[in-house]
Amino acid sequence: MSQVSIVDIARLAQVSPSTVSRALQGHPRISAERRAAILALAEELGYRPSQVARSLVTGRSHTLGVVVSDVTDPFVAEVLKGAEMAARDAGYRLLFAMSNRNPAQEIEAAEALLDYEVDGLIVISSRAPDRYARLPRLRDVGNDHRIPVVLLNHAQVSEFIYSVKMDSESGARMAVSYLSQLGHRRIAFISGPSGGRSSSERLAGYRRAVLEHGLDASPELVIGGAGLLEDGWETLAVLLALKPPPTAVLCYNDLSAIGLLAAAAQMGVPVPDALSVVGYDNIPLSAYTTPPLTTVEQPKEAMGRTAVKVCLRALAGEPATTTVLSGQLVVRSSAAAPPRAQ
Amino acid sequence: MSQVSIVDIARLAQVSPSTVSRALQGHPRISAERRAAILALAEELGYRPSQVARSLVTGRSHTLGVVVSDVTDPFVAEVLKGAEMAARDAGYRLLFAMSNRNPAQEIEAAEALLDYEVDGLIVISSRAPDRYARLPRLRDVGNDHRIPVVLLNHAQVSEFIYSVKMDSESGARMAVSYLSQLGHRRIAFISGPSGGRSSSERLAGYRRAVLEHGLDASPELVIGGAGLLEDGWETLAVLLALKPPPTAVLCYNDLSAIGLLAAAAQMGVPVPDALSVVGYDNIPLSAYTTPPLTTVEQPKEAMGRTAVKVCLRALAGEPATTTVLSGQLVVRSSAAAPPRAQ
DNA sequence: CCTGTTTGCGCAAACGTTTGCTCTTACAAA
DNA sequence: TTTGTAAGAGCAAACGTTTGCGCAAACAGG
Repeated sequence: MSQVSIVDIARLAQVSPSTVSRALQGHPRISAERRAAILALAEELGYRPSQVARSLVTGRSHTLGVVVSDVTDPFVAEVLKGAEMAARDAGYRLLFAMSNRNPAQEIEAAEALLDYEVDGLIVISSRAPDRYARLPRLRDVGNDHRIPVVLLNHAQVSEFIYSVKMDSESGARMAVSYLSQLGHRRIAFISGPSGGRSSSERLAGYRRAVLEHGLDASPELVIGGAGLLEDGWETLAVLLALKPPPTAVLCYNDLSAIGLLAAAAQMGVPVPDALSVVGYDNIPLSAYTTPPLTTVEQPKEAMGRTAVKVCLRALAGEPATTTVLSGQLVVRSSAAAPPRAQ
Repeated sequence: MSQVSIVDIARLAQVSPSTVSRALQGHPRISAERRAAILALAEELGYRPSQVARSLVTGRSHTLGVVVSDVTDPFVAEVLKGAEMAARDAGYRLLFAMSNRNPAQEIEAAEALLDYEVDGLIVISSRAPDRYARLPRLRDVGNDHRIPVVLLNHAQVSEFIYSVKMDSESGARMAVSYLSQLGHRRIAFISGPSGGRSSSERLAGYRRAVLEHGLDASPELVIGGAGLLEDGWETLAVLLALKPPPTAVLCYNDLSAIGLLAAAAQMGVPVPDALSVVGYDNIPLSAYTTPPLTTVEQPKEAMGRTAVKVCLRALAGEPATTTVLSGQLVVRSSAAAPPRAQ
C-alpha cells in the first residue's frame, strides 16, 4: 500500500486529517481557500479514497451483491447488464456470484457476499427464494440497518424482501390467446425449472388462456423442461408422439424455443407450417433464428435497472414493494395458422 | 452493524481478541481446548469475519476485479462463468464492471475497482489494453505489492501485465484451410471490432491461410464488422454484391455468423449449398442454428479459469507469463463443398 | 537449583477513514 | 467592555481485524 492516503495530504497541506476528509466531502465549515488547496493537492497526488476504510467506519460499502443462476443464460446476462448500468450510475459496484442453479450454492454465495458487507442483495433467478427471510443477518438486524434483498421474477416472500417481476401469467396468456386466434386448439407448453416462480406463473397463464378459449386442456400437453436449449431439442420427439400432435407450442423461454426450432429443422418439421412455436423473453438472438421467433418480450434491462433502484430506495428507507413490469407479444414468423385451418 | 464481532466472542470466552483471532486462523500457539471452545462459540453465535476489516489490515481483499466489454455477448458470459467458478474455488470473489465496449468507460471501471482494493484485475475483452501499464496505481507500487492484471485474448503488453489467450491466428488458419480443402477458392472474412487484438490475429490467420493455399486474396474479401449479430446480417448483401460472390465466409465470431445465417435464410440463399459459413467461438447456441454452425472452438470456460489462476499465481509472486490455449475446428453442417465443385 | 527454551496468551499498534466534540479566534450585539 | 454566536479547524475515538512483541508459566537440560 504505498498508496497516498488522507494523512499524506494532511501533512503536505499542514492541516489535520479530519480537515482533509471534510474538505473532500464538501463539509461547509471548511474555508474556501483550504478546500481548494486540499482539492488541488489531492488531484496532484492522484489521491483516491480507500473504499474499504470508508466502509469500515460508515458501514456502507457502496456495493450491491448480485447472485445469478447462470450468466450464460441470455436472459440473465441482459438483466445483469441493466443492473450494472444502474448501479454504476448511482455510484455503486456489483459483487458478483453464480449459483449454477443450485439452491445450496445460491445461499452460500449470498452469505459470502454479505461477508463483504454489501449494502443490498439482488438475486436474479432464485432457486431458493424463501430462504432469504431466514438468513440470520437479514433477520436479526435492527430495522435501521436492514439489508434489502430484491428478488427478480419472484413474488414478495416476506415483509423485508423486495420483488421486481414481470407479469408472467398475463404474458403467457397473451401468447396462448394469440395462438388461439390463429386457429390453434391443441397447444402444448414446455415448462421451465420446477419450483421456479416464473415457470409456475407462465403455466398458470397458459392454463387460464386454455380455459378461457376452450382449448384442449389435456394434461399431456404440458411437458417438463428446465429452460435450456437441450430441453427444446428433446421435447420435439415427445410432442410428435402425442396423438394427435399439438399444432403449436409455447416454450418457457427463447432458449428452449430455439432448441425446439433446431430439432424441427433437423427432423424436417416445417415451422410454422406444421408447428407453430412461440418463445418467451425476446432475447436478442430470437430475431435471428429461422424462422424468426415469435415471443413475449420481457423488459430485461429495465428489470435489472429497476432492481437496483428498488434496492437503493430501500436503503433510503422506503417500505418494501413489489413492482411489476409488463411485457408484450412480439410477433415474428415462427407462429402462424395451423395446417388444417389453412 | 449489530453483527457479532471478534470481541464479542472474546468477552464471552474470557480471552483477548487476539486469541480469538489466532484461534480462528489455526495459529499453533493456542491450546487445543481454548481453540475448540472459541470455535464452538463462534459457530454458536453465527460469527462471520468482516472481510472489510480484514482487508484494511492485511491489504488483501480476496477479491478480483473483472471488467468485461458486454456480458450479453455469449463468449464473454462463458468466460466470466469460468472465472467465477475458479475464483470461488480459491475463496475469492468477483467485483464486476462493464465497459460497454468503450475504452474510457473501461479504464474508469478499472480504476473504480482498484478503489475497492481488488487483489487483481481481469479484463475480458479489452478495448484499451495498453493503458493498463500506465495506470498510476499499477505502475508506481513497489514490486512487493503490485496488482496483477490479466488480459484475455491480448498479447502481453508490459512486463507486469499477464495474458491468457487462444491462438487466434492458427484458429482462423485452420478454418480457412478446411474451407480450402472443401474446394473453396474465394473466401471472405468478416472482421471483428477494429483495434481488437483477436480480430487482427484472426485476420492474420485468414491471410496466411489464403496465401498458403493460393486462394483469392482480393482485399474486397475482407469486410468490416464488430462482432455483433447485426454485422452478419448486414454483411450478406455486401457479400452478394461482390463479383463473383465468395463461396464461403469466415466470420469473426459465432454471433456475426448467426446474423449472416439469418439473413441468408431470409433472402433464400441456401447454406451451405450456395454459401458456406463458419463461425468462431463455438458458443452453445451455435449447435442449434439452422444449419448447425461449423465453427472454431475457443475454450471459454477454461480461459476464464486460467485467467484467475494466472492472477492468483501472480499474487503468489510468480513472474508474468502469457499462457496460450489452443482450440480446434468443430465441424457441423454450415460449410460444405462449393457449388461448382459439386 | 539455575539457565534456557518452549508454550500460551495478552497488549497495543496499525490499516485509512469518518465524525462527535472541543477549542480558538473573530465578529456582532448589547 | 462583556457576552453570545458563528466560523474554522483539530483531537481522538471508532469501525473489526491482524500481528509484532512482551511476559509469565511450565518445562527441559545441566
